[in-house]
Amino acid sequence: MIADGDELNADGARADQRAAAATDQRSIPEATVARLAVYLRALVGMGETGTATVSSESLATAAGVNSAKLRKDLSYLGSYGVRGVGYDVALLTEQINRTLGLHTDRAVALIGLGHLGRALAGYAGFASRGFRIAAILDAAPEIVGSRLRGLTVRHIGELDQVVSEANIAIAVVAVPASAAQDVCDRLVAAGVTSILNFAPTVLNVPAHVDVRKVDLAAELQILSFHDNRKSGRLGGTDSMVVGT
Amino acid sequence: MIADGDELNADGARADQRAAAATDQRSIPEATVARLAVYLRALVGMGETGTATVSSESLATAAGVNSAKLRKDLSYLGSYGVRGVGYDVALLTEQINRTLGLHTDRAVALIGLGHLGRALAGYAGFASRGFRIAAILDAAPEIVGSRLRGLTVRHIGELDQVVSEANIAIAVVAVPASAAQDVCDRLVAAGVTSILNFAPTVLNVPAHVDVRKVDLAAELQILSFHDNRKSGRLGGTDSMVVGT
DNA sequence: GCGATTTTGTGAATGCCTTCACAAGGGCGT
DNA sequence: ACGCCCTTGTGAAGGCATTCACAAAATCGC
Repeated sequence: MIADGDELNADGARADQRAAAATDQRSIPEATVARLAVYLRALVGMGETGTATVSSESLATAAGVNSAKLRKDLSYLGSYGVRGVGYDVALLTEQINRTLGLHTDRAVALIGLGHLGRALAGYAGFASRGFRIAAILDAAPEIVGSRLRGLTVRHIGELDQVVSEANIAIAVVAVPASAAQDVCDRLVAAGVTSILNFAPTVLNVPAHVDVRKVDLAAELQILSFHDNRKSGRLGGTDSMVVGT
Repeated sequence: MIADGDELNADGARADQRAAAATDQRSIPEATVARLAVYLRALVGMGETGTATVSSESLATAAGVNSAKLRKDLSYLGSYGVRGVGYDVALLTEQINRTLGLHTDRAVALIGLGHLGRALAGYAGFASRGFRIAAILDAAPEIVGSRLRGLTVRHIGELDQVVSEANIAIAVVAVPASAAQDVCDRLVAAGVTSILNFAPTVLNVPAHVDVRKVDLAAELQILSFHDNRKSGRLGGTDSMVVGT
């Protein structure tokens, strides 16, 4: 899906690689993309404290990775470092922003105003990073029509209309698991192509739609596994009766 | 850290592999562990609807992976399928539960009662999956002392005491980024070995402590990247001025 | 009983990501 | 102006994860 069936620049477009590199996102590995967001955060922090230049070594430390990985990651964006000196914080920040498509702010729809939905609506990290909550939807009649963060909560039945009128491409799903697939289907039908799913369900979507899942219980279970390993317990006695 | 320096069963203990496999977690790949949680959810759902047996094909579909991967993942737990038939839902559920260390319920501390913390406290997924919120802590005096879900909110200064008296090994950090490292240090000092971090910061911990990070902004940025790719935009004009 | 049929468990191959290690490049001091 | 020293960018190697494809195992029908 990433580098598939898209041979626009198969042989000719490699020419002016320097200039092209800035916006050439054709072959950035998935793992690298995920880390760019982390680098970006570290860079923004450094920019705020007035740091002008940073070496791969210290940026890597701030981001919690090793420096070779950092340099390789950044090399996919182009060549924005200066040997012997390091990276210009402002320039690199801008390049990552552009690579991630954050130069233009993005309208996001939030579906579901339960506890989690409310927390997400209030999360400052969204707004401060180029994402604008452009619509909030819920199914509960007693919530629909109330105002939150300058928006009127719309009923989920209006989803199609809301998505097209606000030109929304990204949706955050924070509804109960039982409703998630239905909401997802409607989103896809309305033209949404990226979904961040907080419901504990696997969403079924067509190939052109991206879904990322945040699964709180799963994260805890993974921790539990390692914790179990560390504490040296071997998982109870063998006499534990199973099934029957 | 996973399969290192622990040669207890180097040559002799391979004998009764059938029995040992059940609790042998020495070499389960990280990627597999992450998926076990997904399989578990699908299995629990099937158990509730009365399905007794499931093939790798249909379980894989439910979990959103391909069947070969599923089978390889499950093979790390031991051999719990029946050829020509499939997997016994109850038995496999129990095995995954045990592998993930969920057979014994685990005390979790929740640090930070902001919007997100409140949402997490109310999240049913924790309780229903063997995790018990055993303590809630916050720094704000007006919150400390209030009661929530049967617990009295304690002040963060009491962290050390709370952790040891409730025998807590896992903590969920939902405090502002500026406070996260400090809270983390205290948790580690108190003996917590697994941390689920919702604060948008890289936490620095000793090697024996596991940290998993849930970064909402980063997830959106990753989606943004792919969305950008899909919409065919090449990231604005080259004349965009950067820095200076 | 026995072969046909189904589905698991797994070696082997492939591909992706990380890590290593060093040559190339650029500033800075003298 | 020149050489030293620092740091980037990147081939190459190694490790981990996914996928393929098939032999082994177990039920079911006859």
